Amino acid sequence: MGAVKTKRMPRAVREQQMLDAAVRIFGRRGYRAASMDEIAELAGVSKPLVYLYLNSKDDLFSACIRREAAALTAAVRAGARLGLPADRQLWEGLRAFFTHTARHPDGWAVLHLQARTHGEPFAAETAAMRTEIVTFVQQLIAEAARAAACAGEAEGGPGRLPEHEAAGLAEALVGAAESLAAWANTTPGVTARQAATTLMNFAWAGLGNLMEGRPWTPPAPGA
Amino acid sequence: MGAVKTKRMPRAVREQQMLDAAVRIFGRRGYRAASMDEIAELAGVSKPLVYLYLNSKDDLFSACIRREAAALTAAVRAGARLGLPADRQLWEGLRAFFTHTARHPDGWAVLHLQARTHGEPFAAETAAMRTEIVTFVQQLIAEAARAAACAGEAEGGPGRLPEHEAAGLAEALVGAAESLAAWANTTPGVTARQAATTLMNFAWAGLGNLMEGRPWTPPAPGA
Amino acid sequence: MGAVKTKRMPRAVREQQMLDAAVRIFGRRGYRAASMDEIAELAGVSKPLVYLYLNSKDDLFSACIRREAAALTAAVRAGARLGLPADRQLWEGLRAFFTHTARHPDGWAVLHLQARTHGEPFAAETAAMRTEIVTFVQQLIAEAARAAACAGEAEGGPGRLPEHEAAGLAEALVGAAESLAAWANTTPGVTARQAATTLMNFAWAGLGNLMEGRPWTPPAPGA
Amino acid sequence: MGAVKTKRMPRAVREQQMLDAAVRIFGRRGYRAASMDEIAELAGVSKPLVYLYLNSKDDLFSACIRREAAALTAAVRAGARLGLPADRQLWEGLRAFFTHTARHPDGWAVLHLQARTHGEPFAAETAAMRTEIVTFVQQLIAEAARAAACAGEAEGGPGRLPEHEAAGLAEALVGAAESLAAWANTTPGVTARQAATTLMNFAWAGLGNLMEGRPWTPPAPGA
DNA sequence: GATGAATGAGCTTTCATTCAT
DNA sequence: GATGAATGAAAGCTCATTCAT
Repeated sequence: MGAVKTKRMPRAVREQQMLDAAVRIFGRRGYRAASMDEIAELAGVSKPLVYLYLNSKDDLFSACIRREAAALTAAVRAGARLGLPADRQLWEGLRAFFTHTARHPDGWAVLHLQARTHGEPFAAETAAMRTEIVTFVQQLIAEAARAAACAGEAEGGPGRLPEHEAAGLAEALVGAAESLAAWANTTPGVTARQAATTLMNFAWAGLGNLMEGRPWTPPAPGA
Repeated sequence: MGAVKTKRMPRAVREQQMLDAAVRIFGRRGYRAASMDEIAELAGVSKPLVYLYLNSKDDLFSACIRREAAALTAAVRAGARLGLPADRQLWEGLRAFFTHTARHPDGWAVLHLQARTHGEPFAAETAAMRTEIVTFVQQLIAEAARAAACAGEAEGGPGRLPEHEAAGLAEALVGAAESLAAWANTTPGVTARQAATTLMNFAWAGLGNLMEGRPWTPPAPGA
Repeated sequence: MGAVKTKRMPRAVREQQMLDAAVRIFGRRGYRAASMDEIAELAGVSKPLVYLYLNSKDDLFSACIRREAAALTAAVRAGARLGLPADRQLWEGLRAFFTHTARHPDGWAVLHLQARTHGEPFAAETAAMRTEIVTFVQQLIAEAARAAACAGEAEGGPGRLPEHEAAGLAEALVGAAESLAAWANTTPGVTARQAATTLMNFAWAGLGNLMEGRPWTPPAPGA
Repeated sequence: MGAVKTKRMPRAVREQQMLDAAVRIFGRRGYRAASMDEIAELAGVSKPLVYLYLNSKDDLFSACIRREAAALTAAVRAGARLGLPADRQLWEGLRAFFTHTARHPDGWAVLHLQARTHGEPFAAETAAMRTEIVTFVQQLIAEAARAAACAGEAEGGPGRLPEHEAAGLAEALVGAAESLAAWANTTPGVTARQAATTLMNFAWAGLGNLMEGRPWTPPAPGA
């Protein structure tokens, strides 16, 4: 089941193999229930080598968190390219998010489930990443509000969206995304694109609008 | 810190004390890091008694999950009384949810964090409760859609909301609620009522409507 | 080889059994080479019980040192009864010392060899005991010097013995005793009494006097 | 802190660097607590090279013991030149001993503390060296006794010193010297010369004589 | 000659769990 | 009903030692 047992690899390669194995085990069992023995075996190396390269179980877990957090944020940022209009950025970011979490379920489990349930140094590391994303979303929301305000100025439109309010909305949107990621990954036949559409409908149009027959429509695939 | 050491209590009471202690320890440390020693000490009883009453660590954890899940669903159902209009039911249910999670943070941690990170029998138990709530929310959404459909029939309004769509929306709404619960519990000055308002705005009106200056307004407190 | 496996003993008894075993193993192997497995087996208990009662390897080693140091100092003090003349006190103290170390070779090894080679907290504990004994000997020497000074006053005898000088002499005497203890325990046919006589001759009369035919004579056995 | 990393040195030099490092680490940590990693690092070479040159940890430790024992006995023998009268030989030998141990504390620690606390093959190696020194001292004592016997023959002086007695006295003297070495190395302001004087007073004149005002006086420095 | 890569074996420590009273 | 006494099993970590280059 483990990696093919190839002898004598350069350190950098072995380290990645170890991290791959660790993410898988940590993601499925949790920090405490994961055993270094199992991780080493899955990585196809002996336990002392894991310690030689990664120092300790704590450090190994930390390294997993950092690697997966970096990969996820990179994926989202690559999706939500600057310069697009706010709703389009949000849409692309969500698609990237659902795609990435679907492809790396163990990494996502490490970040979303395991790191938060373990003690402080680790919870803080994921929290930092999450805060980064929430802030990003909050800015998108604020930007969209500003745009709407300009457009509606002539006809006495809305004022600015207070910052505190935007923070709560961003929290809600990110939480909904996290929840839909799990839903999409466990419900057969739900793609990343569909999950993103559902969430955009929910967030951009709102339930009320949906029911009145004005759902939000995703942009054409190749646009 | 532990319960006062009182001798000779009826079994039911002792069991509740043990569950109280267990929920607290499990909620804060996680399943694996929680030790039966610590739980027994906090409950003010000897370890063999814990085993006599609750069989094993697994059974004890299960009992915690069941008790806390029952308490949470009871609180939500009591809030969202049948007979109210759908949006009102949702509003009351959310308020009850935020209030309950704020008052029982350890129980909520057991359900939302710890049970899911531990292996299958336990994740399934919380998942069942969560599904129950998601289904309830889905029904509310569908009902509201039906109502909107009737009202709008004259003017060529929307058709029915497809079930699959409603499921995703419910998932998103519950996820947003879970996220806001953590946010409200860690952000000073955010009450259950405010969290519920934020979410209702997000869900019912949608970001788009918000930006056009038509936020959703909660009903008057005593209504 | 280990203690007879008797089940269910009161804690105090078990603790002594564990200390007995630990002194033996630590004395023969040294701190690092001694394994908790071996100690537990020799004590006739399981390893977790050793940890339950004695906490850690360090604490166990400490407990050994304290117990053996107390036993040795008690034995010496019981021998060198106050009120006797200084040379007599020294003689009795030495006899007690050689007797005790011969009867408890492992305990003596823990104090004299093992505790000193291990890190600071432990070396300090034995050092304290040794200092106590050196100081005691130093006082005896000083007292004897005072007595000699009084007796020799008429004929222009010696002045007082400077304290610094007395300290070095006491160090030398104690070192000689430690060395002779090992010698007596490994040389067949050398008793504690003979070791004490040799040292008294060395110390009290000096090599020069010995060679001039005036050896120091031990008091009659029953005196 | 380690040796400067110079490439391509002749084998003999590299070996001495390794032994230097090993003596330092073994002397301070003890055999078991010393790690081959630390020794190799301090010696400025890679671990496999240590094994190539010195075979195993046991062999390395043995080599340390042999080198340090040889150095110490050489120093003592160089001090106590043959041809001098016995008391003068003893005095010079002691001075050399105290000087050498003060200059090579780690080497002395290996011989006096660490080798004896580790298992049999090593204890025997130091014991051999020690026996050599004890025998040498014993011969000095016997020689002095013979001289005294000749001088005192006219006046009905002492008979010969029995061999068994001389062995005990030599043991005592060496033990006293070992003890004073530690004392001199830890007590500020005590030189090798002073330690030797104290011991000569103790051994040659005896406490009794000292107290009667006839201390032994060291020969003039340059004599 | 010299080293980066790798491991088998063993250590201390902890924990869920069970008797015997 | 309640507990002090006791343990099997496993986990994290380290170390002396060896290949393959």
